[in-house]
Order: sequence, then C-alpha cells, then structure tokens
Amino acid sequence: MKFDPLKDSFSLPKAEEKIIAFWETNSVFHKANEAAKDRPEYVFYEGPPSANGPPGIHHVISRTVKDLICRYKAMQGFRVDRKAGWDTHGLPVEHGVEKALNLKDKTKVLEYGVDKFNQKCRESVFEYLKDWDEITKRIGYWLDLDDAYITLKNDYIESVWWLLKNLFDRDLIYKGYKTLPFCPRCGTGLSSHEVAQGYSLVKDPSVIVKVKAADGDFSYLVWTTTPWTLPSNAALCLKEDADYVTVDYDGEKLVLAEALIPKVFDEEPKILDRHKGADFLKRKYEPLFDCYKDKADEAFFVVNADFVTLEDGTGIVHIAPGFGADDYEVGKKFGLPVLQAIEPNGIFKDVGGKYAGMFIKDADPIIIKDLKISGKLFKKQKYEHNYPFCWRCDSPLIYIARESWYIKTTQFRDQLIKNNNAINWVPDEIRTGRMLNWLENNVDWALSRERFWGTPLPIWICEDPKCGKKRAVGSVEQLRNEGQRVPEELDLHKPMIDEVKLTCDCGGTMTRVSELIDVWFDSGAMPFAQWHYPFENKEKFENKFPADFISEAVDQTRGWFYSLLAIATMIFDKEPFRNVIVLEMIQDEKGKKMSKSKGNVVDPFETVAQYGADPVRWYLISTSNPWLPTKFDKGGLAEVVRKHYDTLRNTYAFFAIYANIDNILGRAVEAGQSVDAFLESKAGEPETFDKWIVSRYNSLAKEVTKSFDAYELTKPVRALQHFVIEDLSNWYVRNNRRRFWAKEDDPSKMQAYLTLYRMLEGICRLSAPVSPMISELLWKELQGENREKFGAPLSVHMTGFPKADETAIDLELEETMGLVEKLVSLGRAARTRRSLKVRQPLSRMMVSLSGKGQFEKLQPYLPIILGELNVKEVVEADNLDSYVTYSAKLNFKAAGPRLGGDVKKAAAYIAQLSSEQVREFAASGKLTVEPLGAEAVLSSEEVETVRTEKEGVAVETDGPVAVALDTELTEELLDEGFAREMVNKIQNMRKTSGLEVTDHICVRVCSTERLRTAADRHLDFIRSETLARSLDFAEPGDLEGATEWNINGEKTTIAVEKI
RNA sequence: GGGCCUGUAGCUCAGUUGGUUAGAGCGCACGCCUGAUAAGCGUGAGGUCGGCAGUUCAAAUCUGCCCAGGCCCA
Repeated sequence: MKFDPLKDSFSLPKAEEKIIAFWETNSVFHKANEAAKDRPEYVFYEGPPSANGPPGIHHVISRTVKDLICRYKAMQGFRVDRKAGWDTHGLPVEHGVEKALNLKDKTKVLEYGVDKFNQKCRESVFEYLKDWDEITKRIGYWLDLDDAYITLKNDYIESVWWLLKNLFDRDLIYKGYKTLPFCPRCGTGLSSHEVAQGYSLVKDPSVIVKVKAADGDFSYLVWTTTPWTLPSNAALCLKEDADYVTVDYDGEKLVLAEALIPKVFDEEPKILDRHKGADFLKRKYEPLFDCYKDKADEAFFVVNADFVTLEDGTGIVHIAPGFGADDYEVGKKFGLPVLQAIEPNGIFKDVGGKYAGMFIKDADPIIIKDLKISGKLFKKQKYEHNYPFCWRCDSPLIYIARESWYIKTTQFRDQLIKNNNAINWVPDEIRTGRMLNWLENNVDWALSRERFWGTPLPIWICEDPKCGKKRAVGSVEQLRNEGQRVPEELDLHKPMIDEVKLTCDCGGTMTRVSELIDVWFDSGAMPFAQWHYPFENKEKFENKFPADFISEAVDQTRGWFYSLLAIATMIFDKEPFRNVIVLEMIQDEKGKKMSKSKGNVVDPFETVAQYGADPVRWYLISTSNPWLPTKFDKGGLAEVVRKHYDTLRNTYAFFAIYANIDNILGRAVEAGQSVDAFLESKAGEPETFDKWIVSRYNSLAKEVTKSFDAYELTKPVRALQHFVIEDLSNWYVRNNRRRFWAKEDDPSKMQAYLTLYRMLEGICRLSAPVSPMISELLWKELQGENREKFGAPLSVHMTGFPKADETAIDLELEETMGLVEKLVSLGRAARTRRSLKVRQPLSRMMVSLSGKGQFEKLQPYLPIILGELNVKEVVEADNLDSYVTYSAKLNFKAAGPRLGGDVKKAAAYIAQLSSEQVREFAASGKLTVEPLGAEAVLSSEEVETVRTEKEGVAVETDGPVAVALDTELTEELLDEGFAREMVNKIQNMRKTSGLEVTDHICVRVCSTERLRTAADRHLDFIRSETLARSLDFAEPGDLEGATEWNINGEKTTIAVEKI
C-alpha cells in the first residue's frame, strides 16, 4: 500500500470532480449534517438568486464566501443548515418571456392571455436551474438544493400574505402615488435598472414662459423642458433662501432668480426690487391653460422647495405633481392636486382641450406656438441633457405619477436605524454610510407593481362605491372561509386569484386589487416564508431567527439587505441577521465592469474547468478583500495554481515519495495502526526544526481562527498560503531533506516524517473551508484507505477545525528562526554584491546582533547558516568596528514628538557626525545635539546607527542586525572552491548524459596545474559526490566525448563514462 | 446631479495611531542549486503613492477641490 504521489498526469480539475463524486456517492454533506444534528445552531440564510439567467463569476465569489463561513462554523462544532432558495418572480422573468414570445407590450400580453403567459413565466424560471445546480456543486458549495425555498410556491406566498395582512391590519399599508419612469408606447413602467440602460444625450426644447401674477402687476419667468406638462401645471416653485429680483424688461415687470440674469438676458436689465424666494410663498397666479380652471381653489400658487437649481433656467420651476417625483413630493407637502391632462400612453385626454388626442411629443411644438401667439412665451431654446429612453422601443420615457400601494416604513425610521446598528457589517462603512444614509432618508416602500407574474397583493375592495371597504387576506384558510366559490386546486397567482371574490360585511362583493407586490418583499420575507411560518415550523423559525450570517454583494443594500431589515423590524422590531459580509463587484482585468455587450464576461464553467474550482475560490478570496472591487485576472489565477497548489502538492509528493520508499503506509496497516500512531511509535524526540514548524503551525491556526471569527477572509488565506510556501516547503522541507535520506527507521527521520505528516494533515483541515476539494483529496490520501478503522471520520470536513495548541507555540523560537533566515539572507546579499558564488567557500562570517545572549540562542542553527552560506564558521562580533565606518540618522518616529520643530536641526546635526563620534554614541547610548543646547540629549532609541563596510569584508545590515563576510580567499579555500566546481560540472554531465543517480562512472580530466593540485587535494570528496571509481588526468588529445569548461578561469576538459 | 467604495512598481495587491530609504508576489534581468528535477533557491532594477491645494517639524496616511473606474439613487 502506497501514498499516491499525485505525479505525472495529475489534473486539478479532474481530481476535484472525483472528490465531488465521492461526496455524492457517500452522501457526505448529508452525513456531516446528521452528525451535527444536536449541536448548537449557527444560522445561515441563503439569499435567493434569480434562476432565470445563467450564473456568472460574481456568483462564484458570493457562493465561495457563504460556503467558506458555513464550512468553518460546521468544523467548529456548529450545526449549520444550508437551505437553498430561488427567487422566481419579477420583471426580468416577464421580460424574458415577452422576448421569447415576441410580445411587445402589456396589451399584447393581455391578448396572449395572462394564464398562458404566467405559465410560461413559471416554466422559464427554472430554465437555468440546471446551470445553477451544476455550478453550485462544481465549486463545492454545500447547499441543500433538494429542500430549497421557492418564492412562487403557494406556501411561500401564503407566508408573505400573512406578513402583509399583519401590516395592513396595523394600518401600515396605504394607497398613494408613485412617480415612475413610464414608456408611453409600451404602456409599462420601467425599473431603474432598465432606465439606466437607455440614457442618451439629446436636445429638447426648453421654454421660458411668462406667468402672470394674480395679485400684482408682474409675471413670473418659468422654465421647463417638457412643454407638454404645462397644461397639467399646478404650482410654481421657488428656492426658499435664494434671491429673486423684479426686473424691468421692455416695460414689463418680470421676476426671476438674480443669479440667472446673465443666462436669461443678453443685456443686464434694470432691477426694480429684490426678495427671497420665501417671500412669494402662497401667492396666486393665473394658470397658462384653462384645462383645470375648476381647481383654482387648491392650485396655482407659489411653493418653495430646495431642489430648485440656480444653474439652469430661471430659478422658478413649473410644478406638475402628476409628472416628476420632485413635483409630486412638493405637491404632497402643499396639498396640490395631481393633475394629469394625458393618459399614460402619452395621448392628451379630453380635458386637454384643443390638444386632446395628440401625442405629447407632437403637441410640444403646437403648445409652444400657442404660447407665442398669446404672448406668454418669453424665450425658446434648445436644451441638451441626458434623457432616458425605452430600452425596447426607444421612445422617450415620461415620469408619471401612478396610483400605488405603500408601506409606511417611514414610521419605523428610528427602529430601522437601531436595528441596523445592531448588525455587524463587514465592512463597517456600509452600516455607517450607505445603509444609514438610506435609512435616514427613508421613504415609504412603494409596494405594488402593475404586472402579471408575482405575488398578488392580497387586498380586496368592496365593489359597492358607497362601502369601498378594504380587507387583507392573510391565509389560504381565510380565503376559503371568506371567498365565494374558491376552487379546490388553488393557485395564488394571477389570473386565478383574481377570480376569487369575497363577501363584504355590507353584503356586497369584494374584488382583489389588480396589483402584484415588489419582488423585494418576496425575498425579504424569506426568514418567515422559507419555513411557511406561522402556518408550520413555528419552533424551527424561532430557532432560526435572526440569522447569524448572510452575504451578498453591495447592490443588495437597498435590495435584499433592506427588505430583510424592513420586514423584520416592522414585524418583530429585531435585526434579521447578525453578521453580513458585503461583497463588491467583480470587474474585468482592466477594472471595467463585466457586461455581455462588452464581451468581457468571465464564464465560470470554463474558468473552473481550466484551473479548477479550489484555485478559483482561493484566488477570489486571497487576491483582495471581498469588499473591495476585485479585478478578475487570469494571470493571478494561474499564479495561485502554480505557487500555492503546486507547492502544496509538491510538498505532499515529497512526503509520499520517501514514505513509500520506507513503506510507511503498508507497515502501519500491517501493525494495525493509523499512520500518525505508527510514525509516532518510531519517532525520536522532536528536533528544533520540528518544534519550530509546529510552533509556526499553531500560531497560524490561532491567527486563522481569530480572523475567520471576525469574518475576515483574505488575511487568513494569505497566511495559509505563506505558511505552505515559505515556512513548510521553502524552509522546513528544504532544510530537513537530508533527514529523509537516512537509512531504515532512523528516529530522526521518523520524527521528520511525523512532523511533515502532521503539518500536511493540519493544513488540509485549516484550508478545508476555503479549498474544500483539494483539502479533502490530500487529507484522504494521508489517512490511507483504512482511516475509518482508526476512528477517522469520513471526510476532512467532519474533523474539527484545528485548535491552536498554545503550549506548542514558542514565539522566541519563531523569532530566532526569523533571525536565522535574516542572517542567511544578509549573507547571500553580501555574496551576490561581491560576485562570490556559494560554491566558493569562505572562511567566516562575523555577526553582530542587537541584544546580549542572542548569539547563544542561534547556536543550534549555526549548521543551517554554514550550509546555506558555505562558510567555515560563524562568529559573534561585539561590534564590527574594524570592518566598518559608522554614521547615524535620527529616528523620526521616536524623537519627533519630543523635539517637535527642532527635528530637522537635530537630523542635520546627526547626519554630519564623524564615524568616531557615532561609535562613541553607540557605546554610551547618549548623544547631545549641540545646536540645541546641552539639554538636548538623545537616546539610542532615538538615533539609529548605520554601518558601511571597509575592504576585505562584505557587510550587510538590516536595522540592528549586521553580518560581515570575510572575503579573503586562501589557497585552501580556493582549492575547495575548485573541487566543488568540478563536482558541479561532473554532476551536470551525468545528468545530461542521462545517467541514473546510482550509476558509477569513471572520469578523465585535462586541465591546468592549478586545478589539478586542487583536485588532488580533494580527490575523495569529488569521487564520493559523483560516484566516480576513478579520476585520472590525461593529455589533451586523449579525451573523446569530452566537454570543455571554464572552471573559475581555469580551462578544463572533462569526460565522463559510465562503468 | 447626490451618497458610498476604489485609485500605491509593467501586473495583482499590502501599508498599523501621520514618523527613517513606501513593501510583497508575479513578470523582467542576473545568478545559484542539481537526491522534491518539465521542480527548487537567491539577488537586483522598477514608484511625483490618480492630480492640485491646505494642515503639520513631518502626509501614501488628515482636510478641501478636481480627474478616472465601480455600486446605489436621482
């Protein structure tokens, strides 16, 4: 029995697929959940994606984050149910179907039949479900797909109705107006997302008209870019605190904002008087048109509002509450009537008089002409601005107020803010910024939609206009009790639900209002509706509310995050989730957003198939914090594979190859022991290196746990990567390789096996939440086929998350090892700078450290330094005085606060000190800054000394640590250098001629006297290193198949022959 | 137009309460190693810290304005 070294044709994506198959055939997710049944709960809510479009790469990151936290908490001993959910209602679904059926607008849908149309919607929703299931499984997201909540199910709708009835009965739902962008040709309102798609820069007519005051001999100059709204005018609006002037213009008195005089008049007119906007409040004027003469009592006066701009127009805005959100708000505040002289299809009503029957854009020029004829037109211009157009038919959109149902969320403003503050937002700025901002400016939730496919608004109204009573239905049972002829097979959607009439208290018939509700209410209701609460699962719901954790992208702030918060606040006055990781958007590699039209979308299926899902997960989490915009870069992804995964696999393979030579797995099985137990029984005492890596590992476990607990993901994943690449592979394995080559059951070797084994096993567990598949793969390989015999669980995900063993953490040891690495690094730098290759031995390295006793601690590691740097000895030097000159500089951070403004003088003084002066200071630890007087004494913390090398040595310093390499080369050192060089060349030749490492050779050499001397002196060394039976010197012509080398300047020809 | 996020080396990103010469990985150049080998290791060159102004002895860091990208809202 062997460890699979995962060499040769290893393919990461294929290995992952095998793991996924293993999970499925063994029901691992299910079994893991079963095992956790009685553990404390950690509650997770899945935000329902809309399954009517294919998943993108941004879904991969959100699913990765969710999966990571859930796996982590599960490994920590929590029960984490992971119920999937699908958002199945809404406009995008309808649009998809409209497009497929080529239905151009709402009337076409009605002709087609709501019944059939909704059936198509229902089917289309699950069109992409296969893709979603596939990507979910392929990226290793453990989600209970078989038990998903689905917003179109009757049970789900029933719970939503229950919530709505609750609100309705508390008088929190009312009918008002909502101004929405509307396409007159399609006869449909557009979502903000659709509107955003269709902006373009256009020139529209803009007019300034003169509106006569009813209570004075002047006219207001009023500006508008939509002349067709003038017949629906209800008021004029001035900015309260702005200055308005009356000017004399050709004998007419005209009022406008003073600031806009230059834009309105070519020549400065005479100013007659000056008032604030507030001074005109409530003053009446004469309406431009007769359409709404009967409204004179409630309309046609001046109002004040802040949105009036002093940058364009006249500073006096025409208000038509029926068109425009600002207008409507102002109208509401001042009790203005909502006047609409046109139908939503853009055609003037009869009330429009001579314009009746005209389309708005056709009426515009006629209205302007009429105003001119009647002398009311002051000026006509072209105005260039961004205006929205219908993305489907390209008609200009109009903003029109439509009747709409609202929830009085404004009434809960303070509770919303309070509950928002109770949530741990990651990052926090969402809580204090975007979300708080939104809540502070909260407006009532516009609940209704005039569409077909969605949760119907469960409000019925009595048909008898004298009664007009309203009633909300909060359950199917109520519907059956109060409804007339309710069908057995009930679908709560349109059109069936509209057939159901209720009997009113007055005896009349009640009909359901036609509207649906906003889909955000659907998703925000999921804490309740996913369990069909309160009709079922009362206890379950109570245990699972609020959620401990959710995660979605930042665009959900006003979407799902808000709808969850609003509903939970209104129903229970409680925050619906305790922790949330808010993700930023994923952009393409150039920082632009991904969109189909740009062709820069990253296909998740392709990406995963090419690189593997775990690397994609690892890359997404480690490349930058998920709450920052992340540029998706395939180069970075390839790097993750190469650096992290290949290194990890290589490290494992190193273990596997040697452990297989010693038949570790087979012998463990034979002995009836786990690999760990078997190795432990054979292992000697842990050596310093072993203790060091174990200490590093436990420090890592501590750090990772702390970060994950704080919902911080990038930092710990980077730490894991650093541990694998730098600590384990690059330092521990590299420096301990010789131990693995020892013969038989050498205790040091067995301890090295044991340590490496445990590190690999531990890293699998620590990485399992981020990298669930490859961790599983390696972990299973390490456990061997018979793992369950020794009590090992089925899966790495069923093992606990490693707890840091504090007693194994030896920070001093870690620090000392860091110092060793630093000394080696400094030594290498010194060598490189002097072009002294490592093969050339040097006599010694002097080391100067910051503290007393530090050098003693280094003793056990000196062999490492000697080996890495190829020096004969390392000695401590109290100071490197004889090798260096000293200079000093000020430590600004330490001295700055004390010296304040004198800091620069001190720095200048210190910079000009002589080597001698600095050395004195280094000894005494006190430095008087003469220009600042005798009191200005600096300590050694406030001044840093810098060393510069002299001849014969190569000095490198880093802070208080300094090394000096003795660069003098004796004959002996040169001899050895030559010998090592020879070995190197011979080994190269062995390799290029394809010899096995065990093959013996004979070597013939032709070279200079100098080299020959050196080779003679180290003959044994050369022969044993290269497995050479003989090494003979020959004459130039004798060597066949030889290679010529330049060995440290000595021309040498070498021939190698296998024996 | 408003709110929020982002802008640091060719690329992807770190950068603690303002404090010496702004860091890492990749890429590049040079070199090392050759018993993890279609691997491994090291050294180096790369930066007006998006721009401008201000506060301060001292600004990548704090403030204001501007530019670019993103999200949300008008």
